[in-house]
Parts: sequence; structure tokens; C-alpha cells
Amino acid sequence: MPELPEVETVRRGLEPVLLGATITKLTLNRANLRYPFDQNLNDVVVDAQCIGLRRRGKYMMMDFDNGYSLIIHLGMSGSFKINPDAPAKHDHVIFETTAGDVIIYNDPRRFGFILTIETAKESTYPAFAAMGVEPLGNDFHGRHLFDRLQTKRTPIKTTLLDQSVVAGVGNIYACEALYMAGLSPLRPANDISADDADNLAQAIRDVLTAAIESGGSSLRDHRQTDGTMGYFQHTFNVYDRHGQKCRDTGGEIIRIVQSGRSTFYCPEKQK
DNA sequence: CGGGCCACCTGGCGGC
DNA sequence: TGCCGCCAGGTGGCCC
Repeated sequence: MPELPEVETVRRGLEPVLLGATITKLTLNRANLRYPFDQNLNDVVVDAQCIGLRRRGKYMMMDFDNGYSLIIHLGMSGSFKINPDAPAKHDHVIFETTAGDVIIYNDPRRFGFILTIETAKESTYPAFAAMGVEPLGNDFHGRHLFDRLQTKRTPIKTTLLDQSVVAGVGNIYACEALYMAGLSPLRPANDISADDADNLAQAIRDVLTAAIESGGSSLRDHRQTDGTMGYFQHTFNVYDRHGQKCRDTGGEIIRIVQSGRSTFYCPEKQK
């Protein structure tokens, strides 16, 4: 589930226990996630104070007072738990703090990763160097999106998944934003008009913002007893609703495959 | 070099 | 109940 809103929710959920905390112990229950753990991971984290928790696209950065940061990606199935009642399968990384808190990274599929980097050199990390603007920032608007689409002939749905176009949009919110904007996922990106790009940019902002609010309420109201966060219920309009009726037009929502990924949309509403 | 395809890995679910 | 195939929110390497 971890697209931008989920990563932001995880970040906010970790802030109360991590920001300002000093790590006393780091436990690695295996040698790698998607990539082998960096050799200096333990040195970067242990006896260091966390002075920042930030997000860029679908990535989270944990900053320490020794000038190093962790770059964390949750992949498809990564999540954090705070002070869980019991150990669980796929608990791969365990942080312990001077306050006695235990923070666990769990990831069944292990598509996630944790890298170390000098904070000052963060922008040289290839994924960041190529990454597009933050969709919730001031630089993202219809005109910007329109300009970015001009060189793309790929279907707009596929284009929205390109992190160099917009940072943090994944399969679910690409589908949901196109639904809200009334645009077919099949439309070539450079066929989107300036007005439609305005609508789409606004739809992306609205969809992501609503999901973050949903995540916030999830953190407050539905924190599970084992401390799990990052996975919460949304009400989607099209995602995983193929065969069901569009809440707007009553038409049938269909599922197609684009670039190997499922796309859900209402052909009646989205042109 | 833009874009499609596949691998990475585990688990859940539906069909038989 | 059990086995099997298919599917899953992402990224990146390889190939055309």
C-alpha cells in the first residue's frame, strides 16, 4: 500500500517516538532486505540522536545528529510497528531507544530497503536526483503537469506512475485521480489539454490529501493493538472495484492491464 | 533514451 | 482440506 499518503502516515506515526530520541540498539534479523544492509548501518544509528523525519515521494528519511541519514523505502509490503506485544514473522529490523521504545520494521516480501547516506549528499542518491516535484508542494500545478506531459506519448495512467513526472503517486492513486478528473487512463499523456491538466493536478492533490487525512484518523482511532501502522482502509471509487457500479454514473467499472499493472476505471465517466 | 517486460519475494484468495 | 495458479500498493535492470 505504501504510496505517498501511506508513507506520510508512517512518518507522522513515528515522529512521537523517534524525533529527539537516541537509538541504543539496532538488531538486524537478516543480512538484507531488497539490498544487503550497508556495513555502516549500525554505526550510523546506534548512540545517535534522531533529529529529523522527512518524506520525499514514497521515501522516508531518518536524520541523525552525526550527519548521516537513513533512506527508507517500504516497497510493497513494508510497515513499522511501535512497541508491539509480541515478535512476528518478517520482523527484520528493530530499533530501541533510550526512552525504552521498540520500533520494528516488518516486510514480508522484502521489496523495501534501508540505506545509509551522508545527509549532505542525499540529493546525489539516483532516485532523488531524478525525482519529480512533490504533488502537495507549491511547485505542482496544472501548468507544470501539462508541461511535463508534452514529451510523453505513453498512456496518462502509466505516465502518472513515472516518479520523475510526479513524486509519490502509485497505482491506486493514479487510478483514483484519473477517475476524479474524468479522464480515461488510456489517453496519451500529450493529448491532455491544459484545462484537463489543471483538473488532473487538482484531482491528484485532492486524492492524496484525503488519503493522508484518512491515514491520520486511522492513526488516532484504529491503531492496532500490536502497534501496526501504514495499512488502513480507504474508500476507493475505482481501485479494486471492477465489476461494481460507478458511484457517479452507475456504469460498470472495468479492469484493464497497462504496462503490466492493473488499471481500474469507469469508461462512462472517464473519456 | 523512452518504454515495455520481467525479476525480486511471500502470502492470500479463488477454483478445482 | 489441500494444492495450484494467479494476483498484489514498487523499483530497477535489461532489452528493443
